[in-house]
Amino acid sequence: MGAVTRERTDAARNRAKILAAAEGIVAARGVQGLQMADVAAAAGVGVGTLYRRFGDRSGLAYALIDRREREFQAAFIEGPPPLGPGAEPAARAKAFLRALADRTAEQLDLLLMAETASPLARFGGAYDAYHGHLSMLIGRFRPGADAHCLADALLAPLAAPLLAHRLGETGVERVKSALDDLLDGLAG
Amino acid sequence: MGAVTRERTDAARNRAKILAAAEGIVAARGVQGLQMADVAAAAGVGVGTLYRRFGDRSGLAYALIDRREREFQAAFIEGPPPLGPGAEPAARAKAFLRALADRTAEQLDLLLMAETASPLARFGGAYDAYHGHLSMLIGRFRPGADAHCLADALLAPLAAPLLAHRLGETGVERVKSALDDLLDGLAG
DNA sequence: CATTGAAGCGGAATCAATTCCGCTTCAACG
DNA sequence: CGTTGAAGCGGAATTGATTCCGCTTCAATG
Repeated sequence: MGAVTRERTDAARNRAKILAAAEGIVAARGVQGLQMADVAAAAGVGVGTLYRRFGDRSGLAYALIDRREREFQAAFIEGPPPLGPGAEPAARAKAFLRALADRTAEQLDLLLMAETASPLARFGGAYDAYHGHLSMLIGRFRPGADAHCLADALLAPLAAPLLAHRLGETGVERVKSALDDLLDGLAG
Repeated sequence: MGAVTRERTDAARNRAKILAAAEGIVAARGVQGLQMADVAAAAGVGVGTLYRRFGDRSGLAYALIDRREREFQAAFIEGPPPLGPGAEPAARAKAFLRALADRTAEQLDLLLMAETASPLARFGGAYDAYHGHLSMLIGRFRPGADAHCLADALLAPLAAPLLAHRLGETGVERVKSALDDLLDGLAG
């Protein structure tokens, strides 16, 4: 273990250049305009470099998403109640799902693209953090239940494709209310 | 209205040839081997014809899926209880979600591919049928609730990507139980 | 049976993601 | 410093889906 071979300095510089270029392109042309060759050109590197750093298109998208991701994770792990510690588990779970719904809606385009490009990549990184947190809370207010699976089931309605579909015809608010109902059923 | 310009006979013949060829390829080489050019060659038509008939790769996948789809739809719409009419709404909903979980698991490969290729296509066709049915049942045993959104929320955990992830580490059974718990919370 | 225009067809061309691989640059070490 | 092997790089080549478009076949009609 230990000594996790640090990223070389030129590699780190390229990572930054690529992320900056990608962000600019998304801002200018939308997620659809995020083409690997263009990003590489804008960043002044070869496409091979993009793939070395980010794996694939969805990896790049997740990297872009991760920036705001971290703030959110900090908020529910160590922030003030009702999201952070201090509130009742059931109330925290409710607040968490509501906040996650908003956050997902905010970056819907990128998330949709990322999940489309590789739908299983979702289950790693951020998802695990969400899942771990939620199943911990469920375990508290509903001991004995299969918190692991229930957490998956409650997170599923917030997957990008479903939310995208729903936003087309109703608001996020109704999605949140529906999740409230489900949680009330479990807790009450 | 009416007169829905019937599909030309040669077109219908090609549709059948293509579906047969596609089925053969999936059987022989798996879903991954379902490449448009190969299917076209095996069916003895040009690729253009595939696209004219099915729109895109995911359209072809959905067409393949639809065959068993129809049996399932008949089962919950007019089959015997507990799936079909005659049982209590809450019991029917539970049976429905359990059956859908099994059905989805059966065709997981095709579904995963289809949803990946175009994640929003899911919301049309079969999904609407599921959604309509489930929200109707929810409306019965839980009047006043937002059946529409609750139905979405309960169907979400059965989306192919999540199920694929879960099957990797636990069985379908636990997914079904988790859904039972959520339904019990709503009904009880 | 001839006409005819919509529907359908084939397959080459296009477009973008992803892979490959020979060459270059770090940075740890002597 | 000079050596050296791993890490990184660029960009041409590959792969596979999707689009395009000039030509062909239906089938309704007179």
